[in-house]
Amino acid sequence: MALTRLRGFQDLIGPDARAVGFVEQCARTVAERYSISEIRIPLLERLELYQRSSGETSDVVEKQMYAFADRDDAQTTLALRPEGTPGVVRAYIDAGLDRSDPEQRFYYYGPMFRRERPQKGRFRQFNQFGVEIFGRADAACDADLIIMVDEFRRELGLEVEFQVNSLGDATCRPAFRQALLEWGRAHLDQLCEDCHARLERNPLRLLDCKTDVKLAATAPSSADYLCDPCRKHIETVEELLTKANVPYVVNPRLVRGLDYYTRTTFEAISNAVGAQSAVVAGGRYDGLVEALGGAAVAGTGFAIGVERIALALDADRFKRDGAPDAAIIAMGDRATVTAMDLARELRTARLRVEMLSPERGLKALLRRADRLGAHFALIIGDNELAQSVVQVRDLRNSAQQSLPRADIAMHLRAALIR
RNA sequence: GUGAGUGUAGCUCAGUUGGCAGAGCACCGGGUUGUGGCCUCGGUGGUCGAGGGUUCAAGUCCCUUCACUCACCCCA
Repeated sequence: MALTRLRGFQDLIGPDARAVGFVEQCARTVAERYSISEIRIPLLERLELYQRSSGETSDVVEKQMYAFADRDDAQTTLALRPEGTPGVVRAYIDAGLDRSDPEQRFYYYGPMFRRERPQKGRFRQFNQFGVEIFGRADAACDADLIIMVDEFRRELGLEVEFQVNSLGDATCRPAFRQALLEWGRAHLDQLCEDCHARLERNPLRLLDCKTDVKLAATAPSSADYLCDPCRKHIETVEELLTKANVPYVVNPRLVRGLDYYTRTTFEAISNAVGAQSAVVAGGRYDGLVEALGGAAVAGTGFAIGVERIALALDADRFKRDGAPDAAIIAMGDRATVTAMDLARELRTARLRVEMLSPERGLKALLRRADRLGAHFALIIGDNELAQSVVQVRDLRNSAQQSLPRADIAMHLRAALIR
């Protein structure tokens, strides 16, 4: 049995790792600009947390979780986090912030785990960058988050389509849900197999049936059932997006798989990542903090699928990165001592330096320096030692000069600046 | 969980009616006793995904199985 990587888990190497890192860094930069601060929380929580927040019947909780018994006497059931929001809410309540200082702005970054069948843009371990805002019930806050996502995707040079919708709240959603249920029962014979299952479990999902789109289009629309405050809320969000020049489309069939969402819901869709096209998704969850035992505090947020974003980015951008400024080639033991000393000096001067193996020939090492994309090759052999010099070869134009050992750092710094 | 497609060198793939496992790229070395790329010559590298069957003979035909990919489902 070979020791291969687990299905749905990935090793990110070289350009792939850089692409994901770039997305993470970009998201952090934008979030900081919005005065959002980082929160770091565990990857492992009680299973119950997810059961109580995501809804017992959601697929995530029902069949996608990595859950197992802890080794304590009480046999606590633990779960690797399938998403970030419940953990952040739990931490927020744990710290007593819901009572002491309810208005908080958090971002998190890290791996999530879901045991799904892998496909393009879908993995069993994947990274999410998420933002959660507590204590803000206003529409401006929702709009601000979408505007932030737009800023983020613009910095990456990524084209997406924003879709927005409102799911209503505790006042008006029950009536909408009931209407869908009745519509579904009335069209029972026309519904596809999947929709039969959806009907009783999660009627909202009837709306995004892909088997019979035409039929789904005749289903009741949430817009027709919104109460006045909910209608006003989504109208304000849309108005603010328009004023901020964020293009969006209203998708009345946009629903969420997780039960805790209320009112505003949105997604950013990319056509560059296969069928799993939602690269960012979010919305409002005003009842969640209270449902998890905290005060009645509003919440809203989103999560970015980091790998999906990376997939949508131009892969060539990350090919030639991480190339050293200088590759040092030492021939012989004495030269190696001098070379390591030189390397340390250059690194202190903030240059990116790689020592090449002293056990191979000059030709091979130059070839390697070239392949690494090094700007300079620094060659030290017996001749150079005798004269206290270093051969400085510019690999881009093949210009080579012999320079005093003491002048190397200054020379390279000057050469690399232009 | 369901369906389809694909498994041959590290990577991308060729392999005819069943007849000695190949190419390009990558890697290593020579052409240059201490000078990269381009060129040229050579080399390393394979349980042909695995197991079974048919056959004188299987990468090729049959059965089973596993993995990967994409899609459904679901979702970031």
